[in-house]
Amino acid sequence: MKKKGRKPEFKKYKYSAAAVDLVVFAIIDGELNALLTKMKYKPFEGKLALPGGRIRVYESVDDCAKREIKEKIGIENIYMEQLYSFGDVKRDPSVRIISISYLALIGNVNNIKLKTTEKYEKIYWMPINKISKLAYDHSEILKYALSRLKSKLIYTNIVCNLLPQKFSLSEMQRVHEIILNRKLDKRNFRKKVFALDLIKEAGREEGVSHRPSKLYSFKTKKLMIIEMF
Amino acid sequence: MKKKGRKPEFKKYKYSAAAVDLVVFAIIDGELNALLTKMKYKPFEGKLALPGGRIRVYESVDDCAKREIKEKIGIENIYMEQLYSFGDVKRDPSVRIISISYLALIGNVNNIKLKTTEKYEKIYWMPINKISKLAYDHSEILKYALSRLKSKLIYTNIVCNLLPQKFSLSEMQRVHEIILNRKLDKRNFRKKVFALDLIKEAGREEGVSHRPSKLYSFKTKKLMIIEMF
DNA sequence: ATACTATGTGTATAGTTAACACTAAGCAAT
DNA sequence: ATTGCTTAGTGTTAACTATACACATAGTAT
Repeated sequence: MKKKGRKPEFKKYKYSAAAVDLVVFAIIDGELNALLTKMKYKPFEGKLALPGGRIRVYESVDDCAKREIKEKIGIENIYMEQLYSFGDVKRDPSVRIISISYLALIGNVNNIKLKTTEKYEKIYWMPINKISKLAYDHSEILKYALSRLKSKLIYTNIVCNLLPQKFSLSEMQRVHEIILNRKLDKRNFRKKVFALDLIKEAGREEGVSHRPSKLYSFKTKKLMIIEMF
Repeated sequence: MKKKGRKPEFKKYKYSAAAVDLVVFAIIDGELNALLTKMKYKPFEGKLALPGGRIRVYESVDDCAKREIKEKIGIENIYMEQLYSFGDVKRDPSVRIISISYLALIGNVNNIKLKTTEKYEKIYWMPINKISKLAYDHSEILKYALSRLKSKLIYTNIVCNLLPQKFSLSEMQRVHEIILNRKLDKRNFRKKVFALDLIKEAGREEGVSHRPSKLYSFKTKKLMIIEMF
């Protein structure tokens, strides 16, 4: 997805090339944020876009997504899943390129240094409510990622990837509320969470000026799909 | 996906190319069938594989899937949705190629002439229970397609694409049972179908030697997603 | 001791899902 | 016209799930 404002490449290759685009979410200051880069070159110079890059011939598509994350924010072993492949001919006006999109989630955003100074574009966290039109079809990809996250929240334990190792139930409920964008009933939320039997007690909060909450951690961070049918 | 047993192309291109592979389902003689081709060339000579082909530079990924279907079985305007992209480096031992898989459904299989005699490989319908290991990673793709079909059966009106224009509720239930691979309760099935309010009456069966059933048709064949949350 | 603040807990109601068996309608054979 | 055959069509109950709702509790700070 790094372009130098070159002439169209439609004639240059008989077949189309592929790239990975990443929707990286994290909760920051009570808001859902996505990772964006500012484009350096035409035709989207100065516009915001999702981070991403070409898939190399010696790496799997999944590995490409992992490499991109590592290059952009220097971390590994985060939750990641493939979303959808966007393949309109003119989705990138200057090169025929198919985008395979990925969703990635980051729990503890503090440890992360955004690599804004190297060979890549500047890179930012931005609250999703403040994101306006992105370059390419990236607004559509972002929308798709958000709807996938919302639905997985309900039938999987995916939320564990947006929480620290130890967390209170209020914290967990807040993350659900931020993503689903509506209030949940505290008692019903707790009942449901306990019924799923995915978390275990892990001590209690300290140093707060009110009743300290019990802390919990997930029994496993492996993706668990809650049976519905 | 048409290969001539050539030497590996891993060095030839810096980036990877993409193809579409199709899982085409139809109900034939009370069984769920998938469309398969017999490979002509090495390294999978004689093996069965999903139909598919390279994405051309001037067509969208969706259009490629439509073109492939049209070339293979000569029909258009069928239900089709993208599934997942398979991107292991060595999934095709001789060329680096990323496969974007599609699910397609065919309702009336009688109108169809399989184009077995042209430039393409021989092409067959095969009951999915009789399909053993396919070439490449196509068994995995088939499995993925089947699980997608099963789950969409429950929360969408996707079954309309596997039924004729007019059908009885018994017929509809049979299709569900074939795909889900278990018996359903007749009364509960009917209650649920009527509650969804997706079908309307369309006459009655004739020329059968038992009580004739009412026929129904779908109010719309547009994909309807039944709200769950 | 009191005020403050976020934590933690139970019950009743409505809605949904699952289990279950007999009658009805048409055709064919006698 | 009666009988037999075959598939269509129909309701009720019980178990479970989801929702709505309000107050006591435990710790800190003053």
